[in-house]
Amino acid sequence: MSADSEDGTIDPHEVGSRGGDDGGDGDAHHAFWADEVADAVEARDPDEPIVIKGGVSPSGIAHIGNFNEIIRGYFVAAVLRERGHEVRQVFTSDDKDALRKLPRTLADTDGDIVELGDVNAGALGQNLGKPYTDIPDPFEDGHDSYAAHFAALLSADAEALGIPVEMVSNTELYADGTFDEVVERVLRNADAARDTLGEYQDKVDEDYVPFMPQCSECGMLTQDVIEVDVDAREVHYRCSGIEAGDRFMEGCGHEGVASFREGKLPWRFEWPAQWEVLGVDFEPFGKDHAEGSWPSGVDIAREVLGNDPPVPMVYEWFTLNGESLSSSEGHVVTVQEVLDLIEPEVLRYFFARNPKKAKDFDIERLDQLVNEFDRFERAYFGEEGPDERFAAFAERAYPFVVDEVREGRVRLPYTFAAVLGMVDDREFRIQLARDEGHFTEDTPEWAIEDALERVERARRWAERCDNEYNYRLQSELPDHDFDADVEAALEDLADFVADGHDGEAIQGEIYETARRHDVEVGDFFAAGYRLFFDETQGPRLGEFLGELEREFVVDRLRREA
RNA sequence: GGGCUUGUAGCUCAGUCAGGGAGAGCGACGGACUCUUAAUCCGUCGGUCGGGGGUUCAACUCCCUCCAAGCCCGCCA
Repeated sequence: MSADSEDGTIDPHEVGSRGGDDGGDGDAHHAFWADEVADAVEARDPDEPIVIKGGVSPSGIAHIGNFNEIIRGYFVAAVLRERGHEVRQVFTSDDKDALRKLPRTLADTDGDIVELGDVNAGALGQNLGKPYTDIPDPFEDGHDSYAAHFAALLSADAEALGIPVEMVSNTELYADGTFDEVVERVLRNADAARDTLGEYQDKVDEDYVPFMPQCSECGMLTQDVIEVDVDAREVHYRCSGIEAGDRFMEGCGHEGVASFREGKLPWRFEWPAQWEVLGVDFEPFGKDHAEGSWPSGVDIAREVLGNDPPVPMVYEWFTLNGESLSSSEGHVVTVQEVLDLIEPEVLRYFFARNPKKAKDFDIERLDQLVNEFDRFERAYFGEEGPDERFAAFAERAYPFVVDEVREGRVRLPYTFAAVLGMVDDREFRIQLARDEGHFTEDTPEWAIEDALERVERARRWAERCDNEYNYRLQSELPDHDFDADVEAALEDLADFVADGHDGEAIQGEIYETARRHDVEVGDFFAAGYRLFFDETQGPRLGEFLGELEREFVVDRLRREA
């Protein structure tokens, strides 16, 4: 069926579901959901440049979930550009919204998550009810406001992922007069505004005014409007306070007059107003907006503003380590943190998959995600098996996932990279990768450099998860307590290593030596892991020792250093 | 209570739009490599496609219903 229903309303659940409109090009079989969306956008015959928008309120943490808003739009923008369109991707920071409750966690300038108690929470608490752009940056790191701090983080994230996006401050759109005309139209059509929104919100009655002035004395937003003079573009108000969740924040009682630039539209009107002033053609949004905000926005755009809403797309939320993301509970991870663990293209791949399916982003099993990306890359280069659908998806989506399609890249398997991370020695890493056949004589230097970056990330992953790859070669001799026969066997093994043998030979000799001395093989390995890692288990020992400096290995086996 | 979305192997996911073979990777198990020790290779096991009903020659796929989770249905965004 078509995504357009009889009254012309587009079902946001349909767009991007591969069941959508085929755009009349006769090829409804798209391998990549962004092509489906692009079809729907082209079907509107939009003016150039095509505008794609996303946006969030800058509360709490700029986390990986917020990034849906940017990266889903990015894929559609990239597809449209490839089809020859000029595209602007904008992101609105809805920063004229009022701070309504204190977040429990924040992200500092480096993207690291900190507790509210680690910043000046008291100073922040005094700003409840004020727009984010009027609240000082709690980190005092040079940003103009709390909102600017937040926006800078998202902007840095977009840059880190190579996504060109124009950050737009909602407050700016009011301040520079961009919204003036549309605010005037909303207030002139206040009856229609009330009727339309009243179908969605019970609170809207005949006294409802679709504008929230900001108090010139205390800076709080208020909904207590006394009178509106549309011609003069003035709103008379009383600063009587504002509801915030289950609480009510008292205003200062001041009575004054606000211009259309000194206040804001309620969100339900503001969203359609943004569509109009920015000329938005496509906007993805989370499932939370699908049932309330979107249908009311469609009606407001048509009935109040007299405009068509953009092409919508609902994306399913993903979970983090199996549970919903939650800023208030601190169950979040930032893009910066994730990029410490995986390459940007792997994260982009995560978002390139079906937006309609609930996914899990599992930090503990990032190796699986990376493996899947590696398969995706091989599939693009025709090096994978006969899975035609996966191959078709890879062929279409891969160029949008990587910065540059480049042959000859080397991807070390993620867990192998974690093994290499056990030793902090570049030459060791390269040599071991060579021995395993990942690098050859023909591997160019740039490919080796790129591949080694994954080692650093896998190392941080092993440390963060403290998993079975979190071993570290011990520079000092660990405490140990071996039986006499184990010690004798270690002496033998030391002699063997001293004679000069490669890793494979050492691996075999470990077994032989254990047997000669009537030592359980398992016990002997355990002794080796104790000496080198201060653990009972570890990586494949012989090959590993074969790459270390021979003298060091011999001394350590003899427990001399 | 009503609406929307999601539910496929132990885990992560393809496949559902357009009905016909239940799949991949990882894990587990087994084996190979002069070698039980996480990086190589081969193989095996593993699913009543959330449950039930219906339509059909044929249903993971379409329809109905029930279950579970998330979101929306107050305000706000």
